[in-house]
Amino acid sequence: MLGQLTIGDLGRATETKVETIRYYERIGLLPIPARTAGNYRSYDDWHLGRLSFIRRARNLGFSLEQVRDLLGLADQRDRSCEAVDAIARGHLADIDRKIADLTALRRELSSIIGQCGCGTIAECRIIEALAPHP
Amino acid sequence: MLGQLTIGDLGRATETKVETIRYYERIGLLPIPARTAGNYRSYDDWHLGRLSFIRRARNLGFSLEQVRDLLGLADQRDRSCEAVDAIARGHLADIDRKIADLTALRRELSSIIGQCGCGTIAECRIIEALAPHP
DNA sequence: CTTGACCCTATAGTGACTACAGGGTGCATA
DNA sequence: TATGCACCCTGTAGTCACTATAGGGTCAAG
Repeated sequence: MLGQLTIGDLGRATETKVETIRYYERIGLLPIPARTAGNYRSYDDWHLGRLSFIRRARNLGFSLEQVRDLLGLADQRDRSCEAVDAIARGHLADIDRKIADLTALRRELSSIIGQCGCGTIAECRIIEALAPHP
Repeated sequence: MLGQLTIGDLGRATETKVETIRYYERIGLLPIPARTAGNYRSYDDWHLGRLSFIRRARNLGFSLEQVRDLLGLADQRDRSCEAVDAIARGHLADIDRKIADLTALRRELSSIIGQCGCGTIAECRIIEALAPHP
């Protein structure tokens, strides 16, 4: 399977919308492919690999900027992977912070909802919790 | 404290940037205030209450659209608060989904990071996990 | 009378896409 | 050969919830 791929093929192979692929090209994340006589983008397996990498990293929640850095590092095969490790650990710390924030939020919202006796709005505990009542 | 407030006063009182207040006005979330002779916005305690409500709801993670709905409901004092409850419970479900997603992500990323022996990029497990290797 | 803190409008930028509008290409079928 | 249809192209604007900037006006203190 070393054939040429259209943008639609690439999209199906990586579960990426065609517009997203063109967007990645526009921001310089995915290299510019060759064109057919009819001006269609023509991709090969190397492009497929690149896009797969990008999508896997995105699915793990890395930002496009982090993906850009990871791609740059992935190409320097004999460098130490410290920098890669640092990006990944930084991202893990971000995720931990988000989970902690959401968990605190969940606790608060859940306690507010628990107090709602479901009468009229005038006596609604949820509205009361949001309205200023000092 | 029934005085008139400038937009800066309002911002300080609610920890909201001045630009954000103007943005809320522009999208019709915060009612248009009176103006002074010098064309400054002039707010009163009612505006302060509205903005406090908005900020509390935002801090609990409600979207601006949800806040808009909650504000509309808050004004109908003798309606049943079922709709309020539904919005809040829907949001709680969103939060639960996000926490679950992030937790799964965290587990996966953490296991990838755990495998990194920190040698060169060529043998880096993190890059390997991202690169296509079938 | 000047300084500086505040205010005004209008517009554009962020991230990561997504959705048109208005066309061109390529291939199978009638 | 025509025609239909799925696909491709570019360019632009929209999403969410702000944030930032440019280029000005207002107001009170010193």
